[in-house]
Amino acid sequence: MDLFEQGLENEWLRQLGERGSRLTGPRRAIVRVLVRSRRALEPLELFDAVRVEAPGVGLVTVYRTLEALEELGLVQRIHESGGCRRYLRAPQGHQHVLLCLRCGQAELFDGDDLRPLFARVAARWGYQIEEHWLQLFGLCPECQKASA
Amino acid sequence: MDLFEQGLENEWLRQLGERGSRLTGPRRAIVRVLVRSRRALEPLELFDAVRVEAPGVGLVTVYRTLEALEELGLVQRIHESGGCRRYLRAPQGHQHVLLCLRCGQAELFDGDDLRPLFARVAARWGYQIEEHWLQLFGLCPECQKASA
DNA sequence: TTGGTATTGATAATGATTTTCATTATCAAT
DNA sequence: ATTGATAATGAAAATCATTATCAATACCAA
Repeated sequence: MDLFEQGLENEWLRQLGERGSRLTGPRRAIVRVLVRSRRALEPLELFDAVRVEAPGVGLVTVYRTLEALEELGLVQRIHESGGCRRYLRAPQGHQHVLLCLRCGQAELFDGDDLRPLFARVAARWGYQIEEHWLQLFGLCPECQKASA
Repeated sequence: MDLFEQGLENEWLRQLGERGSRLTGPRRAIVRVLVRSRRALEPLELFDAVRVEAPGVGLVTVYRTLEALEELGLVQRIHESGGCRRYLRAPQGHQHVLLCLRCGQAELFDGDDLRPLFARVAARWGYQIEEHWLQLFGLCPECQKASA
């Protein structure tokens, strides 16, 4: 049992509870899978994974729970050129995503301090900048080996 | 008539032709609207705009033409938290997108040279980096005024 | 233990995108 | 200019992911 993931699981459940949500069986199972996954998962993949341990859970509940977790900022949607339907455990603080194009494995990294760049861009166009995304795509070590 | 946009329109049609596509009325109309739009457009918005000038064009043709233009790299999909269905005239060379959260107005800017950052990330995780996205979101000057 | 109510899963509905297919339009070769 | 092979079109139907509906159930404060 991974202590970090165990702690994260409890923390997510705590935040859900604090928000006024009930800690039901389906929610516990969904959180459990999400916290432990190092891949970004589509709702249907998540559904399948959850049903291994909790066979009764419905797809709709998966969608609803993802929505709640996204509102809490515990999970984030991953954007890819082929579609944007995968979700990943959200980064702590302001981190960025590095995604394997082949297997969907995700890593998080701290960006440089990009604020000077933002300030220049904001000044240049008169925009008030609210948000930014930086995402890198590539091949993870395993997929590099596999394709060599 | 804007000479730059006129030139861009001809260039897109040329590239479509070179690729083996026929230069049909519907395609000309769709290209014309896309080249002139400074906003990122959803397929349905594009459809509506095209039908002002070319009433007979079907929505399916809009989808098909967007697909062809995306393959040619002339148009790019814009990613937003609320969904990822808008398309924008693609940047020249390697530029990044600055998008107004309210009205969808888009600007393109040259990024700093981010390669040192990529090199560090690649080394740290053993990834082979293929692609990157940097996107900024904010309020354009007009929308700032409107909300003040 | 109980009761009020949030949550659930099955089903149906929705909405965007794709596929199908008969008709039409383009354009290279006359 | 005409022709003809075939790419492209638009209408309609199909598909797919996501969302809404609703009666039954499970949670949890009292």
